[in-house]
Amino acid sequence: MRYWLMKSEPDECSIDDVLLRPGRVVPWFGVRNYQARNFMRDVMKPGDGVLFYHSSCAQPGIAGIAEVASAPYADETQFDPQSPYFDAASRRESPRWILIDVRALRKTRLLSLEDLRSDPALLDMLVLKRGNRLSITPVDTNHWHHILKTLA
DNA sequence: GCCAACGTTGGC
DNA sequence: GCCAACGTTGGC
Repeated sequence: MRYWLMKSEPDECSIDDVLLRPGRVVPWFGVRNYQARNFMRDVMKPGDGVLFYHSSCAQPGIAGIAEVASAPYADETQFDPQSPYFDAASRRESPRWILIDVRALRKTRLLSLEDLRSDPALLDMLVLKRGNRLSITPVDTNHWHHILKTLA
């Protein structure tokens, strides 16, 4: 079992949005970065823990707890010419973009980016590293437990 | 809106 | 394979 942090723009899909969906599940569509894709395709497994992070917003930070909820499968938006995530070079028989489903477990109080940065125990969290832009990052087990304890 | 940092693209 | 130009991310 592994742990992850997944960024979502709350204007697009907030933790509240996911909690309102059938089964509280959302396909994590739109990722167009190979490293993040490879995590979903090759490493993430159903049941893995997810820190649901709100990014590109007024109050960036961890907003909820979720879990990986499916095996990897093709991101449909890559085949949709109307979608901003359309990829004309991707073939149905060998899809380039792969996703997993994410199930929201609960909303938490906002653990802000400022909170995260000011906690010495989280100093080497990947998401806090300078210049980090990756939308899916692995989270160390000790960081995961520390954050859940902080939120409790 | 700014801009630092990083990923991708494409000419060579 | 190099690397400059360009596009994107995401905090501020």
